[in-house]
Amino acid sequence: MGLVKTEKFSDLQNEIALFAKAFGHPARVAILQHLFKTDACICGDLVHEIGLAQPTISQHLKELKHLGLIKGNVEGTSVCYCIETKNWTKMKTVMFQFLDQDISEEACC
Amino acid sequence: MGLVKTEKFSDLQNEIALFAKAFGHPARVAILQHLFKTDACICGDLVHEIGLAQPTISQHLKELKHLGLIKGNVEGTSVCYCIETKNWTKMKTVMFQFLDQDISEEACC
DNA sequence: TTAGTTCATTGCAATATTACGATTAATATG
DNA sequence: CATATTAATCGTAATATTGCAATGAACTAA
Repeated sequence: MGLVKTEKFSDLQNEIALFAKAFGHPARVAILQHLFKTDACICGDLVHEIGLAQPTISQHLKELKHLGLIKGNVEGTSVCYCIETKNWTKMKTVMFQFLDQDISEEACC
Repeated sequence: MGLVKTEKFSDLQNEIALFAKAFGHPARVAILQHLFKTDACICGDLVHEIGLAQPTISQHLKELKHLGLIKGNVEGTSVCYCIETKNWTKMKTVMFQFLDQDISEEACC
């Protein structure tokens, strides 16, 4: 075990969980906040800003990139990372629908 | 290692990550969706609905309860679970602010 | 070419998570 | 009381995640 039984759940449930897992680590939250805040989104800046080792940051960036939430552009020896706007918006739609469900009036307990 | 370096991040960043982690498993997504959808939120129903073993569901419920997102009420031999409305709303505020950041106009890459 | 810079990848150790069988605790019912 | 029902807890195995040192790959500059 230690293995999620994905097949028991709907595609939407798995998708929500995947997005949420991406935000489930403070380093990835910090990376995304930094990408939103600044235009200078060079990878090396993130390493200094966040204070984890370069391979660690690189790994977190890879996960966010794999989900399509960010993109990286090679510029000489450095790499510029940014939010992938279109996918971020799609993700927002999915997460908002999940988070913003109406709570049933009749309290059951 | 295998250990998040919480001290490197702000309280808000850690809070966002904790909430997100709660949604980072499809079983917990399914549990919450079910609690929203129905008033009959007996633990045993969730076990049947979701199709994981009872101790597994119980463990997921414990995590959601620990975060304050749900509450459980003992009713005889069974336990009735519901969304903890007030905390859910607070969580929504935090998550919405994170997800709904403005993307800087000037595309950097 | 050689050295320097920047970032990705590899490999590994430590810890966390997931899942469930077995058991326990609490309450109900005959 | 004895038994059944329901859900929590314990213990454990399997897998996943986190973090980093070491290394590699790609480019720049001298």
